[in-house]
Amino acid sequence: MSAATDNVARAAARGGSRRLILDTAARLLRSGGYHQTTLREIAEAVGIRKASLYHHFASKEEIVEAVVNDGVRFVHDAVVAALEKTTGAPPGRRLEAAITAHLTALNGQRDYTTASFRVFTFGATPVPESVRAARRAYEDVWRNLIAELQAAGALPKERSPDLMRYLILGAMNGSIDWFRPGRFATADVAQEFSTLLLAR
Amino acid sequence: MSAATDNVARAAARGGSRRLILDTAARLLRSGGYHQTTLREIAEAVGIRKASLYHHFASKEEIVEAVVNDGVRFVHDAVVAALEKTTGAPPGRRLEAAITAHLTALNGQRDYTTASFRVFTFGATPVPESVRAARRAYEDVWRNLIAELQAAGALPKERSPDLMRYLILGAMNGSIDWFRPGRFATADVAQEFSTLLLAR
DNA sequence: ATCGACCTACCGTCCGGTAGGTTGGCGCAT
DNA sequence: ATGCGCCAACCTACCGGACGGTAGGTCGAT
Repeated sequence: MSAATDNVARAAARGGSRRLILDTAARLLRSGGYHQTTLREIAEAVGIRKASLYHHFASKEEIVEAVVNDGVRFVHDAVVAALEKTTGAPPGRRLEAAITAHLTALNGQRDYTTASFRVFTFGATPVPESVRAARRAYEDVWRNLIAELQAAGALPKERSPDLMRYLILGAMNGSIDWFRPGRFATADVAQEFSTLLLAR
Repeated sequence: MSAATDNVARAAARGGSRRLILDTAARLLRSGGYHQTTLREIAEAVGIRKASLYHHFASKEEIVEAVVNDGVRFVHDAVVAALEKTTGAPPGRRLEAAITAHLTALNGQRDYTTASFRVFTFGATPVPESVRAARRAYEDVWRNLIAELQAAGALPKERSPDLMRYLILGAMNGSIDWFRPGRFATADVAQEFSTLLLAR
């Protein structure tokens, strides 16, 4: 029995072939982007025929959209959880917790999150509304956090909150291009970043 | 200097259709990425037939490689020029000048630079050596600048220079996703960023 | 007469998607 | 307990079209 067949068997037993397809698609989309990643590739890696994908999804775009949204959601949920857990803690501690959560999720679900960034604009077609909504919701988390930190004096009040948000998110998301698990510890990176940003 | 490079130099000196093809390819690559952008599209936008592209370039990859490398070179040259012009100036002023030059070039040559980032990894094929070399050379500019600023005390000496470089470049390059000429002035963004980063 | 610049016509390959069949297990009436 | 209908899950075989690239011809300027 091949490894692929085994994958199918175990996934079917758990009733999770949908997740298996998405995991596989995320891995391929991460390295190949939208147009490079073909349904034949995904199907072969999963261990089924291409036509069988259409039993679970209506189109290629539906698969990609699910992967991209999961990528955003993983990060969103992690950061929200970290902020809830540090309610009432010093502002600097909360920023560091948020950065740590973002970087950890970004790195821990690398297939999904990298695919999400790489595929954000897929094709000439406009970005689906569900994708735009997921990203907007996550941006709001940071909008609120930065407002809170500025009010508390942990971030300089006279600086533009929008530009600070862009700077922080840009710096963190850039890590998908240079982060290697063996080279840095996520916690160290998060601490360096928050130290560099906090009012000194 | 290789014969191929010499051909390139002479063709560029004569100007004309080669630059027109690259400008067009850059514009299409910016919005479409590597696999979405087809030779038929490029040829049609230029106003010639697809086969005629092969009179100027040997393959699609050669066109894309030229665009990507130009994108990096535009930014590289602008930042080096800005640093030469501010030799001897206060460290903070030099950081601001470098950030301004980077953002201005990034935004001024949007087709090339955005294409350069979006297409960095094009296809499953390994990134061409010329592209990796161009990026490495530009990273060195920032490596040197950050070392200089840390030595002068303008940036905190105890922070990792690598992580600071990643943070700054990530924050700046993220601007291709949010910068709109009417919404911000490049100089304002540069000043906000450098103020946020400089030791206070 | 040469040659750069461009053309028309064509190649094999792969794409996303569709049509329609096979199989195997589960609920259910007998 | 057993035969049967059903349906999820998967299959083979095929479609039209677009892809990057090639062969070989035309044409005007030097």
